[in-house]
Amino acid sequence: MGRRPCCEKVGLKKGRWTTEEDDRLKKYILANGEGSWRSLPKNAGLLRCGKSCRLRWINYLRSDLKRGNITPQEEDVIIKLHASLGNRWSLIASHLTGRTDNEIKNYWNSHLSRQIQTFRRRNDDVPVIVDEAKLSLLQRRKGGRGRRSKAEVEAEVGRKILPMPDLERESSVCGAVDDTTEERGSPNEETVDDPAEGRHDVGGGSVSLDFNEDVFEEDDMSLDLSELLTNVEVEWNDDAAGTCESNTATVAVVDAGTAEMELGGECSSVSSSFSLDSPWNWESFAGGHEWDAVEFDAGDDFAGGAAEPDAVISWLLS
DNA sequence: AAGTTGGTCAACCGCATGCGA
DNA sequence: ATCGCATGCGGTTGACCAACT
Repeated sequence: MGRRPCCEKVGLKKGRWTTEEDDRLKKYILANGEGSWRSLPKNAGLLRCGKSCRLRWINYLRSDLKRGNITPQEEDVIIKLHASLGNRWSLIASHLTGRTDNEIKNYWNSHLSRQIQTFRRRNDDVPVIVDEAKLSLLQRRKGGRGRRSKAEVEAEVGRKILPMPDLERESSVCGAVDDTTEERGSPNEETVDDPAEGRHDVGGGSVSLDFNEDVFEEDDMSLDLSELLTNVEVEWNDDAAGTCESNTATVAVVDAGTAEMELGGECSSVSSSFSLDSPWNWESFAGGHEWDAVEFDAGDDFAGGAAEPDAVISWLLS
């Protein structure tokens, strides 16, 4: 004996909804409220399965739905939450007002997953940096039963997981910039001109690094190294940039130890690269910044696995 | 102009989960 | 503790459309 179907399928309509059906469903729900999906089609005079009615209402007819394209801000939230939660679309959707899980799932599958896959292929060996609390959260099984090993989580993420470094240390700059694409000198030999600004001159030209403050100040318990690097902005002096109209660029990770800087906009003739002495040495990236202490106390809320996902998400987005 | 291909998105399906009896 | 029902969730499918050949 098989499972009883959710509704009697014989004679039921499938496929696209007509405007007449939409009207019927909308009127009925506005008059009687949501719920009782099984009996709804009969009461509303619809030849549809209750599940189909529910889906149509939730994904299309609800008045609080937001229409139009996903904004860059929303995309940012989706990427961030997906990195932490995986394919838990409804949970992600609950943090985007007016968006449905189906919409976000579709957007992910058609727009974002390919971009990220491509990016990851270039950075297969770039680990994710995760602190104890976050790892503990990731190890929780769906439904809260038992825990997964770190290796299982790594397999799911497709990346190695590295422990979070001590962020409270003051860092020193290392890194070399070379405008001939050839690395020049040892990164560790560089000196910090102004640690508070994260700037320093490097041999071969007066190129200065301006690290993205927002990235470094983020109270995030999971900082993806590649994300961090792609957000680094590089600034250089006009005389060094030559014909460039813009003097900022985005840095893309080439491999674990090297980031390649390509000049965008009108810049076509100059290409630069810089190396970081040790891929997972946070001092390499801190660029003279004094790290703010992470305010989140991992042990209190999350390490024990007691926190609700909602609390984690709010915190991640704050 | 007709056929093909690829992307997008609405909708379906099966399984999981929660809850009351 | 178990069962059955209702609902929720995520993976998958297929219709539609635009771009391309």
